[in-house]
Amino acid sequence: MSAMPEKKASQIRMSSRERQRQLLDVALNAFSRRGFKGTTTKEIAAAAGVAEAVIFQHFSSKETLYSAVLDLQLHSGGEQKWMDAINDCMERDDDEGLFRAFAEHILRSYSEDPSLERVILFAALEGHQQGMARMYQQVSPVFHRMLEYVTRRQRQGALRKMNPHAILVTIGGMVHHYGLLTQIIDVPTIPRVSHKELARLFTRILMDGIQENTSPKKKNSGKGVPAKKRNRKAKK
Amino acid sequence: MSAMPEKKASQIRMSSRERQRQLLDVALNAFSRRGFKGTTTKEIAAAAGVAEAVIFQHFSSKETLYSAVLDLQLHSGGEQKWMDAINDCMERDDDEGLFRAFAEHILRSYSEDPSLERVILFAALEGHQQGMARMYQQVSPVFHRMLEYVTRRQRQGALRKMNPHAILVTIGGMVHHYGLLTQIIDVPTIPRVSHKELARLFTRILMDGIQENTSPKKKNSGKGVPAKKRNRKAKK
DNA sequence: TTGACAAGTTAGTAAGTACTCACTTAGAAT
DNA sequence: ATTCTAAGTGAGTACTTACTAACTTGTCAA
Repeated sequence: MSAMPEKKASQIRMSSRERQRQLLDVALNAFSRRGFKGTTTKEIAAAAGVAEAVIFQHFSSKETLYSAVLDLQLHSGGEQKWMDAINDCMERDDDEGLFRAFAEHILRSYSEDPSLERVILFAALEGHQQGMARMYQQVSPVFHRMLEYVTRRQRQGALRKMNPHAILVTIGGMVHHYGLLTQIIDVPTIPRVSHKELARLFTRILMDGIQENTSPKKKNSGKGVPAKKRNRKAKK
Repeated sequence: MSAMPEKKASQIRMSSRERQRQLLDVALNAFSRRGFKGTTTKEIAAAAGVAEAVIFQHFSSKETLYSAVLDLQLHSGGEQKWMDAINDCMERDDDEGLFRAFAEHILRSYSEDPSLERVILFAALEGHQQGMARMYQQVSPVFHRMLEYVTRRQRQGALRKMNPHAILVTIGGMVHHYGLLTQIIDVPTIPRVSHKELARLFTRILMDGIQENTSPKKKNSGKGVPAKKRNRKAKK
């Protein structure tokens, strides 16, 4: 959030592109904090250090600006790496790695860019269909790939035969809920832990449950991830 | 132009108490759909079938009305039964029953009264401190009791020794996330299942994990949750 | 019937709201 | 220097917002 301080901002002349970009930054910040209805164009202009009219030279309406903010944020590139990491784990049949990668991405998203998550939640609550459509567009490929994968692994006997949606809701819920509590609602009593550790913890609960087991599971040798068979390299 | 021909609402004279109660109902509905900022007093009055001024004969301001809505909803009594059910399970050291009761209550809350959950989320996002304070006041006793319980059961060797917060975030996250997706955001692809079955499914994941186990767990031998027969009905 | 009074209405107000328009300025090309 | 244009401004517009004041109406006890 590199919103320019208001001191000299009113003297600075920017190119159209720069100003537009700055307005998008400033607007994201405002919308994420107060929602669409709770944010005024006057506020945004003030935060950008320009007259209100400038906004309407770049965006034909407040709605348009809002949509542009969502668009910019929603395909800002991070998800390709996500998809790659997930695909990689899937090819190796690395269940635990898959869920961990999934969780880590979401946790990172919450801590690096809480504004984005806030603005998405606001869009959902305020019923901004475009924001929702964009979000689905981004999330659903991952969701469907994972559904397929889980179903296959269930057929192979590696995962329990239960509703695969429930599995995805479980891991997604754990992580989003943690993100919501710590980054959006900011409940102070929840302890903050590193993403890697959290992702591992959640994944372990998902895979093995919380019940202490009298019969040792093969998984529990030592501390780390290793165990399992040497996985064969990807078949690219 | 009010244009309310069908109902005789505009003709009905109510006692102060009745009208106040009706306004609270109507306002909850409005605030839960559009948030505080997105709801106008005019709208609320129209929905109640009265002139706008009537609102201000019962509530000194829009803020006051909003607070009254939150107050009324937040201690509307349901949570005592929740606490009782939970305490009961705790006394019997019934881990699975505890988490199931916990989950069932939340699921019920989402499906019986999505407005309440929406309005809480709005309050959190819009930064309405009173709403948040009330919510903590309601949730945190349960939260702390469960934290204590989990810690004790870990000492007794019944539950794995892991961060107890993580366990609560896990079960809470699963359920709230499901509620969010199905009731608030209304994602159509998520299949709807009965509360009881869902709570059992989530609890089972929490307790045992999703990994197919080669060595049978003691839990599965005794009681009737045959690992295989359920849930062959994958989604179409 | 009569009034007293609570419940309800009509018609405002002042302060926002998104958005527009006629205009000034900075600064590079001529 | 002069001109041209894009960037930016200030003062508006038409409308909505929460909220108020002064009035009207239904109901019920006397």
